[in-house]
Amino acid sequence: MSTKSSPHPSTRARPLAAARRERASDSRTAGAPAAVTFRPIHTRRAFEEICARIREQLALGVLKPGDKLPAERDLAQQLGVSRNVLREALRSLEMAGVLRLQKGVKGGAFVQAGDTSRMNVVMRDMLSLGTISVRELSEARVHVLELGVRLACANARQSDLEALEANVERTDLATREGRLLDRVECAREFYKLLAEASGNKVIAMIMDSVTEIHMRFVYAKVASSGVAMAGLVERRRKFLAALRERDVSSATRLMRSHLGAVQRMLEQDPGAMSLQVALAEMQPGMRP
Amino acid sequence: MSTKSSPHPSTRARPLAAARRERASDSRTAGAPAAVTFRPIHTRRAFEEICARIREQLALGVLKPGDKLPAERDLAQQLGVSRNVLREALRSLEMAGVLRLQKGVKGGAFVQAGDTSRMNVVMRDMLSLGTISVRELSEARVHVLELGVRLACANARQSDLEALEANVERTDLATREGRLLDRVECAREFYKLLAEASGNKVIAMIMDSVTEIHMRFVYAKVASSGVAMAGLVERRRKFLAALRERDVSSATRLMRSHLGAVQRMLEQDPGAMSLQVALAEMQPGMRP
DNA sequence: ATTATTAAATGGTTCACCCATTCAATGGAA
DNA sequence: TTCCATTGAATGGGTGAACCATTTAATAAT
Repeated sequence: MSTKSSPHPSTRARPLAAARRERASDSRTAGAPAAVTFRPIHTRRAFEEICARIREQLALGVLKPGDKLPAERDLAQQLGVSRNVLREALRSLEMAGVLRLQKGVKGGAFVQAGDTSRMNVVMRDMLSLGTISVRELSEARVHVLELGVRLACANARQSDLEALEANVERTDLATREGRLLDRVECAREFYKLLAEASGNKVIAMIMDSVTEIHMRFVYAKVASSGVAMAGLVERRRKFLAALRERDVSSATRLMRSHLGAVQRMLEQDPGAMSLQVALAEMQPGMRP
Repeated sequence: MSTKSSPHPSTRARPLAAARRERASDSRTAGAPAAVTFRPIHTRRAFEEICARIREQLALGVLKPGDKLPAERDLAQQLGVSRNVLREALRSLEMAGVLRLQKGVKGGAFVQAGDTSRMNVVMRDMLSLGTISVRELSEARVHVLELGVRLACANARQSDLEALEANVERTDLATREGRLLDRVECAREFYKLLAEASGNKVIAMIMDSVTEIHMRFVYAKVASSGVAMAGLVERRRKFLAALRERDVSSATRLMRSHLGAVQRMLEQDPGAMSLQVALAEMQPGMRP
């Protein structure tokens, strides 16, 4: 929908053929062949060029969230490429959270307001590929959350605190009614709200990305063992009290000890949760 | 060329047609039509299913870095989709840093060891889209680097310290020879090395992602103004001395004051650098 | 006025084909 | 034999035309 979608914010036309053939045909045939250095010259593929151009328009502000790109058939012609190649580029940008593709009349490729969850995907891929380890992620999480708590102490607004308190009430209710998995869902939400309370979207994004996978483990653990953290709500209340009083040292201390307790819960009865399975099940929409 | 590429790690076959049509044809025609709830049911597109399946194999460890996927034509047939659609999926995974596509005989789609720079791309897109602001990024950078310094004080190995010291020597040389842009390059490298010294790849990735764009600004500023930070090398040496002595409070204090100085340099002679231009120029390989 | 039908635009997908690159196998020349 | 040029097959890169499925606005029927 957005702003009645201005026809096309003109993603420039110049055919790609020329731009792509920047080959090393640097035919300065004559001169000294001695100490010439060669750039790595990786022939840019069409879809790369297209992604680059669209990203350029985004960076320059020519394309903004809500804008609609020309229809695939038109844009392909403007760029001088086939529709298939254009679609590869659009797909990549869609996966990057930059575009949203929508079918039907009035459909098209729309520029998205940033999807802050893309970083989570990066983190998950890094884990799957073994580039980072669960240990590193857990450790990073402790540090990042401690930073987040410090910022939240400094920056949390009244509305943030109220949202957190409402969350703790929901947690309390879920606990008393024995809805353990709902309680895990509340925990996920708690960290999300805490991230927002930091007052910095970059930090919040980072907090989310190191928390996402962790919560999946917690979920699996709780689902399989039926065990729930004892005294969670009380600790949350104490933490929120510290946060409300802007008491950094108490808040960080409480958070640290809570994270330690959770970690111990996850590690007891070892092997209960397989990294592989947890990651594999974590495909698209997360929710059970 | 990796492990002589085992034929195919078998990216399962079951045709996608069925899996994709998980439509709401939940034809329990008889029963009560009253309080039925409907799942959001967003018809999964073929390429999404393919990405999901490949990522699943990665998560399960069936596919590992270095492995080769079947050739496009084969895999497309196995999955029961057209080659074009398969390519959209492969492209997306390539852009996500999960695969590398290579031409020629013995070419193919190879699983990559994680590309830790993907997070930088996310950060850049978020900036381009206005989801995060330069202010937030700068602020986050200060906090993240402080955390990094603390970890580096605790974890830096001898080799890390030596690499950092060698970097400072290069910086010194570049400074004395007036190669200002090389000096900026050294600075970029310095933060990279510091990130590694943290001893945690997750933290390192985060440090890199918040530093990358910042360095682009510094580069542009230095290139346009010809101004260089005074006393940089001396400060670096003092910082490294503190790091070597594991003196957290000195190291963080020195880093914080340095970041402040850089920030002031960037902000003087205002308007010298446009966010838009800096981002737009930052497309693929960064280097000038 | 309301509701059903239709038609157009759009993304989703397929098919068949060709090009450019890579590299092992081949074979001729030294 | 050894070396180097040629060749050919396999692979990703790219094209164009066609068709399907969904969405929406305009239109027609009630």
